Amino acid sequence: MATVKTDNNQRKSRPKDKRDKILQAALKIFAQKGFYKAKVTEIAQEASVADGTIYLYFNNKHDLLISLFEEIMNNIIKRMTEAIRQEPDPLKRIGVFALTHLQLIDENKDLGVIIQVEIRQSSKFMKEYKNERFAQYLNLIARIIEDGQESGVIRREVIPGVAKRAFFGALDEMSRVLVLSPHKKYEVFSAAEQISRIFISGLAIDPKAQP
Amino acid sequence: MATVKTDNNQRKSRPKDKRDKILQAALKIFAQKGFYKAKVTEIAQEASVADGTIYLYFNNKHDLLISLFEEIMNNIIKRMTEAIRQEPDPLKRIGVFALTHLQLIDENKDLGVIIQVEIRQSSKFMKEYKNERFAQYLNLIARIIEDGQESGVIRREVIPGVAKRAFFGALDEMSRVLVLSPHKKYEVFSAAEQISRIFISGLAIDPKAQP
Amino acid sequence: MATVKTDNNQRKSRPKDKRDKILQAALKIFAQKGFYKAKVTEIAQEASVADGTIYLYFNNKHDLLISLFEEIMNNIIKRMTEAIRQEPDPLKRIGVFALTHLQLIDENKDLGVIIQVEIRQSSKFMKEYKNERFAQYLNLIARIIEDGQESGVIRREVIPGVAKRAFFGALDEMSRVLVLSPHKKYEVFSAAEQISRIFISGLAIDPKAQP
Amino acid sequence: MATVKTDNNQRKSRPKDKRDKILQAALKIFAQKGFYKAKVTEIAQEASVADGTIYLYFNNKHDLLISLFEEIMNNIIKRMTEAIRQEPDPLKRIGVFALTHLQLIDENKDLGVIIQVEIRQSSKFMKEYKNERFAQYLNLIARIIEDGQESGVIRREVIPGVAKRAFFGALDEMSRVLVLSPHKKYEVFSAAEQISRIFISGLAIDPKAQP
DNA sequence: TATGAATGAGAATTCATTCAT
DNA sequence: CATGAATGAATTCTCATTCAT
Repeated sequence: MATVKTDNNQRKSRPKDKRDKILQAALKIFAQKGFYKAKVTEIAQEASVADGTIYLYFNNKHDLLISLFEEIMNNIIKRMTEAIRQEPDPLKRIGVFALTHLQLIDENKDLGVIIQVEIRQSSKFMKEYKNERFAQYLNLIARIIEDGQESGVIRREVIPGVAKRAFFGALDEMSRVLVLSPHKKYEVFSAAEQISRIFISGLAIDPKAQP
Repeated sequence: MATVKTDNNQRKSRPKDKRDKILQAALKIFAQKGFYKAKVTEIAQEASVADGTIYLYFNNKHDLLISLFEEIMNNIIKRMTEAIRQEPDPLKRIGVFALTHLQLIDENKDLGVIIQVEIRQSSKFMKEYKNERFAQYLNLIARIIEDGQESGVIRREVIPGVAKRAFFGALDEMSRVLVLSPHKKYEVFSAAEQISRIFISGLAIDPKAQP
Repeated sequence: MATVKTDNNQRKSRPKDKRDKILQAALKIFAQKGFYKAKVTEIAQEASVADGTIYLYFNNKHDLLISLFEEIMNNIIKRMTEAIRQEPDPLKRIGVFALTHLQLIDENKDLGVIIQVEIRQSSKFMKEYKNERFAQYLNLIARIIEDGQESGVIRREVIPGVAKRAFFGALDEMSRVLVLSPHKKYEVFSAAEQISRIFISGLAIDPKAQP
Repeated sequence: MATVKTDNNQRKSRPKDKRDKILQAALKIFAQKGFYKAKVTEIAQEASVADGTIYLYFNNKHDLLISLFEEIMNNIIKRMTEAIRQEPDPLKRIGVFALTHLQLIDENKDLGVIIQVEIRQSSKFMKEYKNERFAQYLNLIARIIEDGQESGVIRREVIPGVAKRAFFGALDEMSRVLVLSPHKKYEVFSAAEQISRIFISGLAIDPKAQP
């Protein structure tokens, strides 16, 4: 007879589930209150877990935040990599990146807030934490630009290391509006298009290039 | 009638001075540690003032941060307004804005950190605080773009409200590198030029426009 | 009839063994860290047993300590009784007691630490626990003195109840040095002899009595 | 007109008073419960002080205990030194030491408990804390013995470093009874005399020496 | 105005113990 | 008998703010 544990799953969560539940709760609470105002008890409650349980999966509150980062960035990187792969043209990839980024944020505003607020904090209060994932994410942009330069559609003088930041910064600042304003003034598509157009025109050799 | 307070100066600092001393100290400490890790006592020490004295000039720690924002943004706006006034051409103004912004940050890194980190936090922990000054600053950019559109050098489809954020975001993200990395990889001028060029080309009707 | 459990030994330890393993582990950890800093988990690990298993053999952490006491004191009393029996002369028995006590501690320092530190604590945190075994041990000394008084070699004015404590205290304090100092300044034999001589001379009617 | 602050003293305690009040409270509570079971809040209450106030005077709970040690040992050493000075004869000094020690403990049982219990713990949980004061106290005994050896009344073979411990141990163990038993079986004087006699006879060249 | 000692609410973390498997 | 994940009460310490001087 086969094990019927399948329905048990709903009653008692397996370890992996619990860690995830905590991370989900942390995402929500951190986004809502920010790292310092978020209380561990609150996160525990949100995750329907005892306070102490959190410490079975994470060393401390900081570690919880960092783990959350990693998880989030891994997801984003995976989804973005996937999205980009679909589009071979470097210039069009810029448009894809912009739209995907803003859509990701728009789908999960908590995520946007975390990136917005905590990524900055992190560099302060966790000097030791090298945000590798974030660097990876930025490098997806750098790669697109380099590809464009190699294939002769993006200006050679452009420094990918600067441009990647400018582009990310533009999107990130834009996403702040998306996240914070309850009535989003600028639609995601519109914003993505505007930013894409600026950067494509700004980076391309042929200024008439379109997203 | 001249102020008669002159001789008092040597004995005891005038109220205005003390408020400034506290704000200076707060700038330094907040930048160094971030709002939550900065201790009021520490700021008091840095300002050579008793803990209680801070509460004679500010309602509480939050108020101190907000007052600091106001002060900082007022300064920046004044300097930026001044810088822009010198240059009538909208497209060239974009270049001026970029360079001035990055130079301001580079001159006073504490200021850069505050803008970077705390401006994001602020939206979290002070829902009530409408960051008017920051909006004003962004609108300096919007105004440049609008002017450019009116004088026919910037594309009409550009939405100033989006573009201003994209441009600020690009500069802000760039300034993070400037502020955090001890050995700045990209020089202020170079960065300013790169970003200017992208945005000028990206926004202008004549794609050959130069900063 | 021989025990038939022999083959089981390789697979699973017999109950008795497990209890002993836990007590051994407790001895080591309690000695190393003291009662409060010793963690149940740690003891479980040292005993290669699950945390919960400890509660199958002992009611709680306190009970574990008390059981450990009993075990230790039983052992010591047995060994000391044996050692004393070999020597009929009351005065010489004092020397035997001293040497045996210090040797026991020296052989197993953990045991010394437990007696040193926890026996004192115990009177604090376990008011209800009457340390019967310890009283028994002290009474071994009292008995020696009484015997000496009866056989006319020890002064009649000596109050055995006081003398037993003085003697034990002297040995115990000495053993603290033995236990704590990595390079024992005073050798066990030398210390035993010194203390014996003081007490024999101090208690005996004939002051020239030798250990 | 002279300041009338004298009566104010009773209303508001000066810094020094507050530190003392906390130490007094700590002495009582530590003695009652032992270091680990004593709660900081409890000590604060006993001292009629806010929890936080304790941390204005001491770094942490450990530091409070150590400071308490220092204070206690300083006092004891002072009183003992004074008592010994009155009596020039080394052998008689042994009697003085014994009586003074037991009287000190008897006067302030809390003090006795602290010495009993925490001095042992201390060697465990504060490896870094070198109990200098305690060493000093022991050396008062060593000095007496050395003096006795020099003046030819104490046996040369006696090792002061061992004898001082034996003597202290005897007194200390005796004081445990004094402290713990509500109905002290052995009077302080009787106990002091018994122990003195043993050690004087045990150490002296002339065995007939009397306390 | 200025001081800084005192306050005490608040929060992260620990760990003995339980109990479903 | 054995396990070890989960629990949550309990505790130390911090620090913004106050207020008597």
